[in-house]
Amino acid sequence: MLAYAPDLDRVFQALADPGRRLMVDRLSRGPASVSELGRPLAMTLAAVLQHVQVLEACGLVRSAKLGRTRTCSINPAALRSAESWIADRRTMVERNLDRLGEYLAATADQPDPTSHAEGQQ
Amino acid sequence: MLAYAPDLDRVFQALADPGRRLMVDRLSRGPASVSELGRPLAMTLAAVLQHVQVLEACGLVRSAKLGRTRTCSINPAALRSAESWIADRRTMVERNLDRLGEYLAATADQPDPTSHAEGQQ
DNA sequence: GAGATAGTCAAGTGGATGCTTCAGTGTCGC
DNA sequence: GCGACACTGAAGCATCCACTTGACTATCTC
Repeated sequence: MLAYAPDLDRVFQALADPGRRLMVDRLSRGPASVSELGRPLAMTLAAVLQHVQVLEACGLVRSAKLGRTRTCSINPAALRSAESWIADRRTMVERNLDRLGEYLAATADQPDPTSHAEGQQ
Repeated sequence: MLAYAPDLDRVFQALADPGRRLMVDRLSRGPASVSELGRPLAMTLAAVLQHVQVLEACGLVRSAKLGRTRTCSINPAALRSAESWIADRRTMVERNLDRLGEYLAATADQPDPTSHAEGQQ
């Protein structure tokens, strides 16, 4: 029954930060080093690293160290899982709205006043 | 240039909480009252209300009070904006991976050793 | 109208988050 | 070898978050 998904917590939490979204955005164009990711961010390298660790902990990003630079790249699978969680719900919502529309259209001519007060303000 | 989107912060932040995701999931099947949303959640009504307020503040949920009950319903537009932020990046990632694949395939027979050390651990 | 129901407001609390500084460590380039 | 570079770890700190309790307000229901 739709088991509790601990990873989604962390993925959405990770995406909630604008700096981390910027990193994801950058990485979606290709791999980058930690300092490269932090360049547009006006914060310490240490802070950047912490963000990278958050992204890595939730599976959004993978990284490997080569020499003295750590190269990060994105993991599309984690993006996909978050995306489809949302997509599934949105699809359901829209399907229900469509059915509601059909129902309203079908009962529009009938004199049954079972209308809920929808759409305030 | 992809302006800073303050709402996405709050939408992802809202979705980061498993209880709130459960509420969104419930609402994706149709409207519900505050106490109905909180029923499976083992927390105070006051706490449930706070979650609802978070969901409302980011635009994921709308609500209207009728009599003494507040009926909440979901707003698909907010879901859509979060979904497409992710989808855009994921699409970009996958396109780039495809291009990389093509590049590797095209240069596979050439004796140029420009291979990066990918895939650690 | 009295008691139950459904929600609301405000204040407080413990734990997580997002930084910082500082003191390293390992690598690169000359 | 030595200085610069890229990163790492630990500690500290301000703020935010997810609750709780307790007091209160409407609205039903009988």
